[in-house]
Amino acid sequence: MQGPSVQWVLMAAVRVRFAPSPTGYLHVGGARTALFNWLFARHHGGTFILRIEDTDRTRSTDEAIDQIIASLRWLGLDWDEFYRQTDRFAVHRAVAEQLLRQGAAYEHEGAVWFRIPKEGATVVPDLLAGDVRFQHRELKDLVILRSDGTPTYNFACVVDDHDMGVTHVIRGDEHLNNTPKQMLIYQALGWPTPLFAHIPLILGPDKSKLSKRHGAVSVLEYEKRGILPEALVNFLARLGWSHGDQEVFSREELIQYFDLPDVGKSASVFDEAKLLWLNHEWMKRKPVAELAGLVRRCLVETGVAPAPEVEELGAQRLLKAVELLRDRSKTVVDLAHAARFLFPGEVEWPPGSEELLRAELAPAVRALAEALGNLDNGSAEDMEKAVREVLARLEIPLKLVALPMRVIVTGSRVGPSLFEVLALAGPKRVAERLSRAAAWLEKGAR
RNA sequence: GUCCCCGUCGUCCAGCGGUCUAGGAUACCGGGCUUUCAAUCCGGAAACGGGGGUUCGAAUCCCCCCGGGGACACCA
Repeated sequence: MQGPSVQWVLMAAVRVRFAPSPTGYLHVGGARTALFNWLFARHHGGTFILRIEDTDRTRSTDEAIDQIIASLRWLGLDWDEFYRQTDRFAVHRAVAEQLLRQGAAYEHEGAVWFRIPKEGATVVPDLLAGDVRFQHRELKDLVILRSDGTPTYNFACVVDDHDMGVTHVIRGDEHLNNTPKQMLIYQALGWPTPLFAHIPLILGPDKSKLSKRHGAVSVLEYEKRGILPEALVNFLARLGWSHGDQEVFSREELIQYFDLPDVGKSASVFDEAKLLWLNHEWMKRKPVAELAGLVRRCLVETGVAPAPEVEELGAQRLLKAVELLRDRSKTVVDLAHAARFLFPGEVEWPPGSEELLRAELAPAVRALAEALGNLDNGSAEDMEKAVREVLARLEIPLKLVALPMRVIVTGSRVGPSLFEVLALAGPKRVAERLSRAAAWLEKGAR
């Protein structure tokens, strides 16, 4: 008599929940648990519940709740119902009373303990791990109500999952050991047990459970680093779940394909390199205008350029820059930094540029500065024409000056087509930087 | 230590008894294209933890070992 029959469950509407404890930011492990629950609910047309497990009042904070909510919103995981466990203490106490009256629980040192049978075993019919047997003698009686009257996790969880009609408990593997205790409580109360699916953990590069010491693990941290939510969702989904050989999934595809049988059983290592690759993929797929919006904000936030300068740049030019730069940027932050040369002020030459910027380049650079400065609004084509004319006159091959020019104008040896870059920076800025460099070269460089 | 889970390229996955000379992705290496870097295209190196079974046949099923991880709170 363990829970509802399979038939009944298949017919019932799916109800799942994500139940974080607000003791810190939402990390990627929790985010994936939330994502799997959310996808499962959306795939089956069910309900996704967000329940804040704040029974430990000493460790729970409102800031953490805000952070978790902000993280889920950013990821695009919307919930249909919301609860806070602390709002339900009265219910928890009433159920504890009932257990007490039944003799299934007893008081000791002010706390209420649930009694675990001495004999026998409980089998957890896990959807992923299969039947897992726990001998009762391995389990210890557990506190369900602390001496201050607040409920503990294993108890509140059972009461709430039952009251909220949760059909599938999808949670991290670290909870598998708690499950027999929870099942025993369900049984003592005469309640049907939900279905359980314990998903494997996410590990750090050292193969231990992912934690702060592995570096960036907070969801919001990834946002700050210029990761797209589409990419993080895609990446997290592929950690432990797959659909054939497909790697890139839109949110819609994920909802369409996701289901529990395709979830693996082994823990997986969080691989930043692959996240970055996926991020790049999503940067390429995102509508330019949307990406440009993110870049605009990032430009200011990362201090690449103050807001007025970004405004002055204009939407068209920003769009064009994003279009050209996104192919060579892994993150939005990367892109913003690569766009530095679009703004006023000097650009810093990369180390080792002295070898590139040799004094004999001075006449050419001077000539180019003058020619390009005379253009009033150069397109890439105009720029190219002007540059080639000057070089033809001086009989200097483009190859000789292309890299130096690029460095002088952008402060980088790499980037989009030289002429596109010149057009993007604009004749005025190009001329300024070239003549400054020419002066420096004329003084004999160094 | 006890209990539980897991074990295919460095990493993420495919594989669900024969079609596997083990496939894809990423990362890495080499090449093409290009004024550079990307993008893109071509190519390369790279794995079934070990040992027993079962079977005509095992990466796929069973057992043992080894290895990794998780849980052992009046935390969740």
